[in-house]
Amino acid sequence: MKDKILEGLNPQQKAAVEHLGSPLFVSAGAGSGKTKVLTHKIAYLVKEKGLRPHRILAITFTKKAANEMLDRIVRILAIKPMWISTFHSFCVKVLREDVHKLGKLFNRSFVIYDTTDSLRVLKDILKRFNIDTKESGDARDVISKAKQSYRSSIFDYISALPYPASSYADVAEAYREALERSNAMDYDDLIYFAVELLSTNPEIRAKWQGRFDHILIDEFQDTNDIQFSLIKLLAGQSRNLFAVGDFFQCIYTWRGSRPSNIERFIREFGAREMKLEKNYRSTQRILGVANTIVSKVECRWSDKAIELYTDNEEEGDIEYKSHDDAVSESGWIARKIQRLSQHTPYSDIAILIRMTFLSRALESVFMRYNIPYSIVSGVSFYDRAEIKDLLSYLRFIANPRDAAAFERIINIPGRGIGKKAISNIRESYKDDWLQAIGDAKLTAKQRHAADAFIKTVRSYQDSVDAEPYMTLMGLVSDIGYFDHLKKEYKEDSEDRIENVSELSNVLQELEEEGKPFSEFMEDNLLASEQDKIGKENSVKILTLHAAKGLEWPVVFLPAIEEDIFPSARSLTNESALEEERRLFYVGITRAKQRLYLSSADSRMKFGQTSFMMKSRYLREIKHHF
DNA sequence: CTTAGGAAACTTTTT
DNA sequence: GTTTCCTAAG
Repeated sequence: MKDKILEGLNPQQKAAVEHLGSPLFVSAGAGSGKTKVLTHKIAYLVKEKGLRPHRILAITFTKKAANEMLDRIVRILAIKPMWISTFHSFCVKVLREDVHKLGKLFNRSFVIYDTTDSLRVLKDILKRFNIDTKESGDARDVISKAKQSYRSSIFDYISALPYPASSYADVAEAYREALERSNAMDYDDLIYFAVELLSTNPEIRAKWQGRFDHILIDEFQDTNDIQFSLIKLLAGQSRNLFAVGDFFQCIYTWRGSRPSNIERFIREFGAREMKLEKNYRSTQRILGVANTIVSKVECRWSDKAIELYTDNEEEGDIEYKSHDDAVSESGWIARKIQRLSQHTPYSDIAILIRMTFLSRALESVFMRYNIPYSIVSGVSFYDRAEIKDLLSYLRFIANPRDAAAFERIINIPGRGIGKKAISNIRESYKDDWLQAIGDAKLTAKQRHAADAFIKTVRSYQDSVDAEPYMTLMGLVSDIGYFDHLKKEYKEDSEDRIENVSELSNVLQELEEEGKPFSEFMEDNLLASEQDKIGKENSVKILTLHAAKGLEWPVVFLPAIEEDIFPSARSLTNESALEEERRLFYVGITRAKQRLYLSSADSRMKFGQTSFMMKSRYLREIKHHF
């Protein structure tokens, strides 16, 4: 068995798998078999060292990575370890078990707010403070950054920031109260409260520390401060820590990632370092381009630079083509795909874009050429208005404290309950929105509509969790939702009704499996863009960020133009520009055999033609073509 | 007080 | 191309 686990690993990978007794950081270049090392390490610990699988904790960046790791381990071991999850979903597990020990209003059935939900709450608060709601995004960023740095008082932390950030301290406090009253947590809260729970409560900390013999962390370069704290709290005195990462694939500093956590990990845990430099993914020519880009990275980790090499003899294909405009660029891509499709499945092809709006030009051309495609980023199924409306209804029925859901649905379909009426309702709120609607001062007409709303919601309260499908069907007819769609959306109402029926199929399946509605909501909220990549035979269009950790035989990188890649916003800031370069590196290294780059001299932006300049990156790599 | 319709403003990247 | 903002009419 030992041979089977270590078989097929190169000496560097083997050393990383076999290393025991001290924390270890493995610096793993793109395509160097990082996931392989992680999975084989877990298999090795179980088979060779006799660790019990449920005592191993592995933390990944996306759910997709977690699932992939789980699949591979099941293939090697035929055992399913329990604790392979993302930072967020791990924290949800901690909180579902122990949140009541936090001494707050939260209970175990708390709901998770996505970005839209939390912005909705935040906008209300800004209005109350007489601040322009345009600032909701800024306020959210300040609050989010504050939570990520983990201070015991968010209010004090924000107050001490330089103006204008400091002006959001009261807003942050009101936001915190509002979410707690709604029994709701946003993405940052999940980690923040888990860390608070573990750091303030020694018994709970001891309990969780005692559960794991070994902790492994993937994509360490993209962890942030609070995630580092979480690892520290979970590790305790344990020396059995293992992390992998790559400075040059750090692409989330704008979201609080701290690549310096790698150095901190080595210093604070006394970790040893190893490198994986052999690439098993790409051809020599593709790696040549990647290495050129990396060699130009100017940063203080340049001593960590990894020069990737391969003994892959395949020629592969790389090409760059300049176009007059975005339409001819898309046409060129479409024709290339048509030719490739004679011997390559569509699902082996990906188009990686810097900004989501770039997908539109591609979409219209692909439709004309009959090329099956799917867009991974952008408006996903669960972001569609009609789906969010109905899920908010179900959420509200299940939890009448849910403020974001309440605000979304109270006037959908139109009940004549507008801004003024909602603010009246808010005034009579104690701990349940249904009671607030009942108590609020309303006009006779509004009262009539509001009472009907209350009656409908109450009639499903006992059935929503166990019978979400039946509830949805009843609800849609009770509130006349299809009529609402026909009235609001006219010509594309048919598509939207179709979406609702798709949702009902999903819920029907759920109901047949006997899975509760609350669990379904959680799975969808914590799913990443990557998780939505279907297995169907289609060309995938996705952002470079969403492509992290993935690979395809054929990769297109269109719109390699100044102001797009690197993006206009990064130009004023040296470290942002460095991140763009790393992102370009990530893009190139997704390709296994064929890499096609292109740019256009003009492109539609904001519905108007803009002239574009070729990206600086093209100059740097042009000797490769 | 609400709603409809047109004008203005806006798009990095997302767990 | 799309969301949100603003104003005037119901």
